[in-house]
Amino acid sequence: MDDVARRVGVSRQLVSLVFRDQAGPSADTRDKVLRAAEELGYQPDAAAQMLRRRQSAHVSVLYTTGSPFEQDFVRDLYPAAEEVGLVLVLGALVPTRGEQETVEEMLGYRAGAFILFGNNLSDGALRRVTRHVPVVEIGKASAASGTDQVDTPGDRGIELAVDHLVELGHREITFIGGPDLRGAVRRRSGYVRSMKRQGLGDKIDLLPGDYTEEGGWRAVRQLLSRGHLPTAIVASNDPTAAGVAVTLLRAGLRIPEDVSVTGFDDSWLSRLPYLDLTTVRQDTAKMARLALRAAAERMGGSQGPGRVITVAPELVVRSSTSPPRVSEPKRLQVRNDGVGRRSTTDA
Amino acid sequence: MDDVARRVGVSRQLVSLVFRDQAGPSADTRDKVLRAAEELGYQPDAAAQMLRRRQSAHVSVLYTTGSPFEQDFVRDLYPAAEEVGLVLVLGALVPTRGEQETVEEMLGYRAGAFILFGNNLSDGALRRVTRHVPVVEIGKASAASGTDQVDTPGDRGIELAVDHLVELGHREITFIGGPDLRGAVRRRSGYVRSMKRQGLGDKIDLLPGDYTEEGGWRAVRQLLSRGHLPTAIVASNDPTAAGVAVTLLRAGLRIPEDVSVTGFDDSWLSRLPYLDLTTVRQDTAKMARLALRAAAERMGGSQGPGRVITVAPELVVRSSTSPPRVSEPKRLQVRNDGVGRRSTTDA
DNA sequence: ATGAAAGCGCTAACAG
DNA sequence: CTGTTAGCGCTTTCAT
Repeated sequence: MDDVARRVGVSRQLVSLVFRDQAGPSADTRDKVLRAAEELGYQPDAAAQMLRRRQSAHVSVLYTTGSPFEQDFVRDLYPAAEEVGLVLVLGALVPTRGEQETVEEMLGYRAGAFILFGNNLSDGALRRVTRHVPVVEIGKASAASGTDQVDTPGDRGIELAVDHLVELGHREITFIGGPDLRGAVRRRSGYVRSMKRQGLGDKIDLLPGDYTEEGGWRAVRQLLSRGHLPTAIVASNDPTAAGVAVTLLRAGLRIPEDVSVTGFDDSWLSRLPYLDLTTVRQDTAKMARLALRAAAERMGGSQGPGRVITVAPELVVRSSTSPPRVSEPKRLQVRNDGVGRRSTTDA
Repeated sequence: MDDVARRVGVSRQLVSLVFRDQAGPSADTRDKVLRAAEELGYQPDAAAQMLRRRQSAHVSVLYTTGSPFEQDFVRDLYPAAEEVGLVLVLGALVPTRGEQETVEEMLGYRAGAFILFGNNLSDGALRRVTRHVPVVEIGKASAASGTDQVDTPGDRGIELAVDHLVELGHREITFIGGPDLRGAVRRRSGYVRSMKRQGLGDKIDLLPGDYTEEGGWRAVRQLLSRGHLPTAIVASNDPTAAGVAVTLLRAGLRIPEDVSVTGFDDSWLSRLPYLDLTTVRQDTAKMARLALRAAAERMGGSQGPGRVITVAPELVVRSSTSPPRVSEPKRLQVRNDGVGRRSTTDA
């Protein structure tokens, strides 16, 4: 930085001002400084900046790399962060590293706030964070107190999906849940409530899932082994729905003619043209903006108790749903293209 | 940190030593310090540490969030980093942010080395990095000079796939390429070479792809519109193969009975039980280790010209390949379950 | 094992 | 607009 200053023949402070887009330097000096920096390949040292300005403008985001929803969300987080003048620091939650370590490392970066995705952190690890820094949770209500939450009510979302299917004429609608965490519970209860409301309480059919493609596959295998399929399957997120859809296809069934399938999230996965899943949209762009606004407020010193900010879900109808066929599928002798050969993933 | 020192009744330096696992403090003091830190919720400030020890132990990783291969790779990078005592800083390349900005931001963190995935950066942005800091490129040879490279030769890998199919009895083998970057060119040339060597030079059939699921879908649509399908399709990576496979299924074809499909990478995607793709393995764990070792050496001051480190590909045979059927498929009147209705992704 | 002193690269607060 | 002074939280060196 001194080099740059010397090169232009101005003071260090001036250079600092230019890089922080602060008022002071004339447009002319600004230009000269920027050009000199470019030539010298100068780039301010983020560590030194953070150290000096006591208040960091950084937000740590802990996310799971494999989730299409979180991928979409992170993508939308960037423009939203820019709007409020914040910088994101990504912390990947990967199976090869304990969450505790990840949290510790991120804490070391002294971000002014954390954004976490619903229950991708255990309660213990979560508490570790909330103790130091304000937290905005996306998607699910953890038991943690004092965190802000940005959420799309899963029960409402699933109700939209079920209602849509019932309107199409479906009566046999199976639900594939998520792992037993708070967010999944709400989605499940939406299914149950909607089925009851539609007078289909006796048709309730719940299958366990785990929010992954493989969970969808597993559920369909179970369904196939019964020898009788529902006319529609409501999955609790997009990867599950994708697993369901493709496994059905492999069994020689058609979507939506033989079975309708719905997902949840409206992630890029559901938009793949050959899946084209009817799904429940979570508006990630809006949620990202709200999350960062909340983070910015907390960083600005706002105290108060944790708020819950809700963004309405929206049904996105694509081609994976249609009215059920009136007659039972002719051949329930389904194909067996190797589906089910493997009992679990390999290493 | 002073607080911790005071609490235990030792000097600041001692605390510092404890946190850096340096010799000096007795096991007893160590314990006391750690416990006090825990109670006070103390965590060393990474920025201050970096500032002081001139040499950073950080490695920036620029990766594309959507790629299953890069996801796997990043996962394996963590344990590998730990082995050599390095810390990773993730930089996500997302469509909502220019690569230039991303690079600049990462440069600001003053990592001692960068790990980049083949051609996920333009030449310009790449040069920007190499100017400041040693770079290890994964997967493809860019034109950049001075970078180390860890690569699985794509031509060799594709040859393995083609040879496997020919051995099974296939003669009509279509290849779906990648975007016109260096890595993709090698994979394509492997296909061409192998076909020629097998005496199938006149059967060469190249289709463009883009390394995405949607590219696979597009290619299959093109194939279907010809009214004649090959008996096998070699895709240049796993997402493409997944797009191919599911689009074929939707068209009422069976895998592998009607068409065999192979991918490339052996990413988690190819291992999904309902896809179970025959694919070419890139050993991400080994590559990650080599990449970090190279990074560590450069950070240690090793000069020399850029090295190319090669990891052999390996064919992984799963259930998406089998001998072709002797007769032509009976009905080439394929189903049309909406496949092809949509001409492109929506927003 | 400790304490004192210096300084990493930057920002902030002030008087010019 | 410039220069000076101070200091963020830590590590390092050196003498104790």
